[in-house]
Amino acid sequence: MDNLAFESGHDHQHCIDQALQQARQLCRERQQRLTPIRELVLKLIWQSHRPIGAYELLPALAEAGFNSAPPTVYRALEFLQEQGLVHRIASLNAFVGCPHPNQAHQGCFLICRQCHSTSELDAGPVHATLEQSARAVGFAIEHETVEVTGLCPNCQAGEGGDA
Amino acid sequence: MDNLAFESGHDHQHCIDQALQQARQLCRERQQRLTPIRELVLKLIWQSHRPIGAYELLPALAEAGFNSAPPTVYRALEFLQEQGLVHRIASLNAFVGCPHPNQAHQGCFLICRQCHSTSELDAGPVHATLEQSARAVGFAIEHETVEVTGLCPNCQAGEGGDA
DNA sequence: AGCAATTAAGTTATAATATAACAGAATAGC
DNA sequence: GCTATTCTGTTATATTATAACTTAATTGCT
Repeated sequence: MDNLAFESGHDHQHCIDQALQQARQLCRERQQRLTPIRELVLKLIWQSHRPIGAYELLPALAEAGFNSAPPTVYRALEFLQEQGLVHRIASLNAFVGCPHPNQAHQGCFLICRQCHSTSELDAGPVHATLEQSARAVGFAIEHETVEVTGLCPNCQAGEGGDA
Repeated sequence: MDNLAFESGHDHQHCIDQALQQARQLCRERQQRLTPIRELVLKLIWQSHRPIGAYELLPALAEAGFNSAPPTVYRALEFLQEQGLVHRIASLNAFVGCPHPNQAHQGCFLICRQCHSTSELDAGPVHATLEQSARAVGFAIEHETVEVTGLCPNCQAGEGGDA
């Protein structure tokens, strides 16, 4: 588990299934209601191989027979974010599933500008660095947005090869 | 110079004047046209003590006798960003002046959730950390969005003191 | 200075993202 | 079963950003 999105050979269906399983369990433990809409939105986000926008989710919601007005999806997204099940990528106005929602944490994302694969890294090292810089000026960190764009290994290979 | 926004006693008018001076010089050197609209937008951004949204700039443009439709301000912002004179804060959809536009760099921002003061730190340490994490997974960094929210020293003092 | 080419600004329209506010339905806890 | 709470449906609208085309200004050339 915890594969990086751009690692080839990763069984994405397995990721999805596992993420949903874990979400159900977490919500059970926390006595939170993972309603059909919320679960569907989470599934759709995981099914996307890249961060997905709120409005891109609406058609699938409609197909599944739900109301598909914006508030529906935003409310589901809000819940999922509160539970740490998805992260919002501010630089893309889009959402990704969180691979380890059990522990509270901030994300640190590597986003490929070409294939849009997005991987969440351990934010620990960056956090430590930020914490040190912030302390030096007396700033108390509460939240960190760390979003890195560039080229994933696969797309680097492609760039030089076939242009 | 290069004061942090939340440091008390900093002469903001001086910041503004200096930023404009530097912008004029840079554009001259680069043979870029810092037109009246562009300069005004830059000035307005610097005059704001916090990141300011594009639409917040429009009234002042109108007052100054310019067209004040969105494209006007977005075009000015685009130019200023290209020249490194302002940064966009993705997590706020807002813009801040860059205190050292002469060298190309990515920003690393500390944003106070209470007074909204925003300071740009040296992104070097965070960059080094990110670079190391990215290299470990073969990712080639091109751009970094690092935006930290929390409480500046002044507002920390206020929190406990007078509630 | 006069002219063509380029760049910037004006203008209208609309796309994309997100939320407010209230009504109705479902669920949980008693 | 009843009531309080939470969730969803629905309509409307706010906020942020860009497309596309027109007009004006500036630059560079001769």
